[in-house]
Amino acid sequence: MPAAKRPSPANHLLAAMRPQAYRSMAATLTPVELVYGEVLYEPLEKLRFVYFPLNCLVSLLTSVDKGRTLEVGMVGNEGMIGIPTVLGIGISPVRALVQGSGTALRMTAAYFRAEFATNAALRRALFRYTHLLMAQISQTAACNRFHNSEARLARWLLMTSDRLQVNKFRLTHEFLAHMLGIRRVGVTKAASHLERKNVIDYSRGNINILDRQSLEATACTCYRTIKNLQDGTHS
Amino acid sequence: MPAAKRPSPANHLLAAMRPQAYRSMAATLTPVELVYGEVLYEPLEKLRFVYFPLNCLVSLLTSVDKGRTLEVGMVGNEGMIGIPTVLGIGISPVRALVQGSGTALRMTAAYFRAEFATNAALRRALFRYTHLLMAQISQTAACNRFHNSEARLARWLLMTSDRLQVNKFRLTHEFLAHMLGIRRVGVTKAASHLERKNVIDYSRGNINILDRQSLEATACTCYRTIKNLQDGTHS
DNA sequence: CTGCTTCCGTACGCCTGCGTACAGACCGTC
DNA sequence: GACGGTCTGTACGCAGGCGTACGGAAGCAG
Repeated sequence: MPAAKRPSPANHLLAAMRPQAYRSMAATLTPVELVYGEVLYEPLEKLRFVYFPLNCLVSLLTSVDKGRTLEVGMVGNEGMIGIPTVLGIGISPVRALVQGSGTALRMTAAYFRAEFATNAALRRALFRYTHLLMAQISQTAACNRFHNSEARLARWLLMTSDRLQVNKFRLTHEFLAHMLGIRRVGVTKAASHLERKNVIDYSRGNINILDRQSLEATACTCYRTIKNLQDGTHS
Repeated sequence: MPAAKRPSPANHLLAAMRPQAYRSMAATLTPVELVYGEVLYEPLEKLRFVYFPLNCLVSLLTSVDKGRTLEVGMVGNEGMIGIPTVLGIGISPVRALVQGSGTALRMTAAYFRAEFATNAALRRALFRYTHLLMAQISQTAACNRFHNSEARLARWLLMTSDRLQVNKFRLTHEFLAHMLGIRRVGVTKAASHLERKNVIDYSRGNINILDRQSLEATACTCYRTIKNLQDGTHS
């Protein structure tokens, strides 16, 4: 029984659907392995698939003046990649980059549109998620304006850890720099500081969160703010 | 004949509808005068009305750590205030602040939901606008991270001027500081510099754009990027 | 074991923006 | 036409981040 056929998969949006409704769309869902560094969408490119992450993690990036990039949103198994499709739009304004390897369920945009048109539960779940994503993007925007590198790095590591549900993962300083919109050297400085405090352990792309509490203390309140949004502390 | 009853009003979303479809909803639209400084929504507050600006301008603001605020989106007569309602959500994650006085057509959230459910043209227009707003928020986020005060001030003035369709408007340095997420003094410095170059004229809350071309040259490319989004250079 | 590539640590001068403080300039009001 | 409030200009030291450059350490391939 392939992953796509199981009812109530690890993806929250799909899990919220009734088993029979899910089974009808499961036939059009294909499990795919996404790997660190893979690009799912380029900005302004036609959007061929939508993706429901199961245990992988995808970043939404905006760039200016070619070269400088900034993560505006993070999508794990609580969401879907391809929100423009929900709104009847065929292109993505942002780059979608796989940040944590893992599995996702993939569907063609055409199938998705058909399913979306007839499946009310799916619509409700996705509209709600679209709202959450907008809120997340807005909050991240303010965070990136006001908080310093170390606080933002801490927030980012916590958000990643939450979504991958592990304390160890792979990513380089260079990669993190593109997420946070700072220099590679800036990441090194912030990470070294956290390492000296024994909050994290870092070596050649392998990061390990040692002391989650201290990390939360270092992070700005944006971490909690965003988490509360997702957890539905407010509707 | 009240403003709300005229077909094809100045608001682009409403103008895109067929006259007969618009007339049916016009009865539930009330013209209201919005004034500089007025707050339409507070974050997490229940959303009672939606607004279609005709010639006024509204900012969407995110705040962190109480006190520091940042504009994440700007809504003029090309859009609507109350996008969460489109997505079936009852609250706004951001503050909506009137930045340019003028008239808007107002509708209760309840009427809007009913109208939205039955009016396909309205849905299409608003989904499309929701997408544009997300793209705008994302681009603004990157701009606020990477570009300096003067470039951002220039961009902001241009965007405001475009939406109000005038070259003169009222706003203080203090107000601008909250939009751009910088200190009041930072605005004074940037504005003084533009004034010395005879690009703008500024005194006690009255701003006047003298040389639009120079202002565009000073602004970052984000101005054009966002403008192209709205103008539908890409769908 | 050697050499190459990737990744990380450190250093230097520079610039932008921050926090704070204070003074002048303009405006409405009494 | 004096007064109080609002708005704007300037100043100062400070911190964080930038651009750049270089050296070292770890891992991989032959």
